Amino acid sequence: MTVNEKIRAFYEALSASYGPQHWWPAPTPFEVCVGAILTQNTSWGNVERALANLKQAGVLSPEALWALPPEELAELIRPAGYYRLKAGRLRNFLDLVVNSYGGSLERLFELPTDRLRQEVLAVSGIGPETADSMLLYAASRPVFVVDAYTLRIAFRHGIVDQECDYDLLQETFAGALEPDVALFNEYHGLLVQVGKLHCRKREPSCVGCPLERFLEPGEPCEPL
DNA sequence: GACCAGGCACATC
DNA sequence: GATGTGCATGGT
Repeated sequence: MTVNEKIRAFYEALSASYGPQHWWPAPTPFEVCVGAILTQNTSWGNVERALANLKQAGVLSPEALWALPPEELAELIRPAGYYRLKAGRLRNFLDLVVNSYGGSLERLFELPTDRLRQEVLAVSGIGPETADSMLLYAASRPVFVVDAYTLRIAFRHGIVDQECDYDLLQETFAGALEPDVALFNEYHGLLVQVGKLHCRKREPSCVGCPLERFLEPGEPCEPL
């Protein structure tokens, strides 16, 4: 089985096992962007509390968030962890939206995909995964999002080596698939799902994993 | 109580 | 260029 065949087969197997993930069925693209920053190295449950606080305070818009004193912003997003750090990162992003695009995410999202990715990546605190999450889940661009789970799974199945960087991992998956927003959306959600259940750092368990039949015989799932 | 979660920037060698 | 470290809450 070639690498490309594996990547396509994984999707079929995961989709058959888990079904639609409805990932990030966000109320608004702006909320997706805020959530993308808040979820950095943080479980989604904590992010939801922070988002609920922002909604409750009525500040879930670029202008309102930007107008908020940084300490108050930090306090509202506290449940998401790294709250001082993330308040700064959010403000860096808001600075772009408010002061370069008139507070309009729609205007920012008028940029062609490559240009948009550069613009968002240039914000301090937004790395490749956060940027691509915004592009795929908020701006509906066919950009494949990869994460720590993707690397663990791909490495375990001999698709890439352990030191594979973000761009190569992304190219490997995207290159095997049709560039389709709905497909990329679903595939990333499925990888996180199987990762959570079977490819955590601790206690990886391949038993019952939909991808188990694709494993090369040998070493157990390696913590990465 | 240790370990982990849908990362990223920065310091240091 | 590679490796290490700070950031912080809440769940297992």
